[in-house]
Amino acid sequence: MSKKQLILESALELFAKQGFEATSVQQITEHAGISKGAFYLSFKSKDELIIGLIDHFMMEFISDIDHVVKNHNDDKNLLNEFYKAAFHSFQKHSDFAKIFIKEQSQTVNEELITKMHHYDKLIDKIILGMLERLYGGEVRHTKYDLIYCVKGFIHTYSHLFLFFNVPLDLNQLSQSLAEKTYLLARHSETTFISEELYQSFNEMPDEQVTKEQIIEIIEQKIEEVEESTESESLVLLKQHIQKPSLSPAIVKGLLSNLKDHPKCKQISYLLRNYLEL
Amino acid sequence: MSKKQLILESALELFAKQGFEATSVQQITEHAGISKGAFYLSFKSKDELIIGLIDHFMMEFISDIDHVVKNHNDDKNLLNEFYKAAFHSFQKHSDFAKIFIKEQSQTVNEELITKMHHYDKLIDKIILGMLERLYGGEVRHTKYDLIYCVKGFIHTYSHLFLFFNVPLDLNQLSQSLAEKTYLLARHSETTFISEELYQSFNEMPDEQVTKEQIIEIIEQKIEEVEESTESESLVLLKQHIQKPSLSPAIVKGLLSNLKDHPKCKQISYLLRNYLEL
DNA sequence: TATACTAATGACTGGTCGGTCATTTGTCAA
DNA sequence: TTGACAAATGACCGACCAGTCATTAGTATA
Repeated sequence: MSKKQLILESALELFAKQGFEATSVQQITEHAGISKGAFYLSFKSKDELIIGLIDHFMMEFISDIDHVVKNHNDDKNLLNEFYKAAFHSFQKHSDFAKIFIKEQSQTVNEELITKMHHYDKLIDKIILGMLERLYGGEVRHTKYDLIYCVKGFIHTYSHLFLFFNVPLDLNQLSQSLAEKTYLLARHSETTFISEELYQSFNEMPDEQVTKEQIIEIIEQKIEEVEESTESESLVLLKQHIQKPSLSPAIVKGLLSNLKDHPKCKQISYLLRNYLEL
Repeated sequence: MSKKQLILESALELFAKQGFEATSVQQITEHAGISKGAFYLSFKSKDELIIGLIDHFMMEFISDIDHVVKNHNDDKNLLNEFYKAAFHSFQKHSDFAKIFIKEQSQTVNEELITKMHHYDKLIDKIILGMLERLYGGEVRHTKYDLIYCVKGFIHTYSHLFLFFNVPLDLNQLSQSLAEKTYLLARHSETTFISEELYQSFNEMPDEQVTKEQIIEIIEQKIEEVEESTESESLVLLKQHIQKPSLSPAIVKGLLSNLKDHPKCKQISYLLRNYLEL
């Protein structure tokens, strides 16, 4: 086994047990039976290691479930096979799955957050494709909620076999979740995550928006909006962004004028992030 | 604001942002504008701080949702109100909610794991009570699965408003989750988590509150509360706990004096469990 | 004002951290 | 056997960690 592989496996095990922050490079190298210096021949830093781990296993997980969805022709069993693939992948790489669950909202490292968000979007896309294929227009208004339900199911039930040492029948589990997903897809009628809302989660946090972009969008919205309150608020906020002059309380108030207007919700979100409110 | 409170609030904010491990005592004291030594006048250690935080907020969260379930009489809206209470509590204490989600499977500290497990069981018990009340024998075989679904819903949807800066209509969200829960309760037929399996997860030794702890909290509340009814009820209950003398009806009456007072909800919940009412 | 007390400080300790690098060890072909 | 080169080591670095404690500042009483 290559030295790099040896380090990866030791790190995997220790990160799963203790978490990333709480595991030192020293511990990893001792566990792998090599010197500390040797670690830095294979990896530039401890951060590069965790990013490598996550890249490797996330791509494996994602291609696992994507393969099932893309290649399974029997629609009647697709949901079942999907859950089976997901749980088997989690079980096969249970150490990684533990890290994934522990670190997914934990880490300080900016690159890792972006990465996680990126992979999360990929998973969403696969689930969405599956739901559209199975239920088509029937889930037109509920599909984004269904994505969240499916992910919620996987998350809670994963806990059972990852963190308790109980042997589970994953086939039975998948069967049971497939039924639940089917029920929700067929009968659920209320929408919470609209197309628009879903987009607003998944556009933004990736790259930082520039001042110029913000102002451009504001100007666009000023043209669109007819109500005077919203319009005036937008003008004032535009001036404030070009040359900060308003007190935080006023800015907050102006933003709250916008937050419920259908055409201004998005810019309100953007501004709140941009102004770090 | 007391020094202890100041430290708690600074720590809450920093833990939410960076996680427990990644936040140093130095940072907390700098943020609170006090010296490092002063920290150790209020807390024996950094561990004691996080345990205190978790105890405080988990009890508040649990008594919040318990209060809704116990006191809401309109069964038709109970699920909705339950989700509303849970999400409002998360939103009100969003810094804590972030810590809770980040650290719930993260921590190395043994005491914290036991504590989390204990609180998780309390939440299960409340959800279970609600499901049994609403659906009775109908969910006899699926109730434990339903608990996990409810927790899964809360977990995934919490992410939306905790980690993205998007304003959400929590009423609409609760409504939508209530519908989903209803659908699953009414139509789901496959069982995965059997009574037996559920028990095997929860075998771990339970954490019992001692008489001394209860009395200590009551004494603390007596100081805080101004209203005479609540205050007198607390004094009587304290005497009863030290030396049982009151009839069950009287005890029940005294407890119901407390159950709606914001500062006494928690002790009311504790006493109800302790006295097994 | 003098005294007695508590509250608060921050320099300090003993460690551990991630990361570096001069040195040693191992492995070749010549 | 030698010399050239790569692989591997672990002592070492500066930074930071949780936690301590001698000292000082602040306050209330006599």
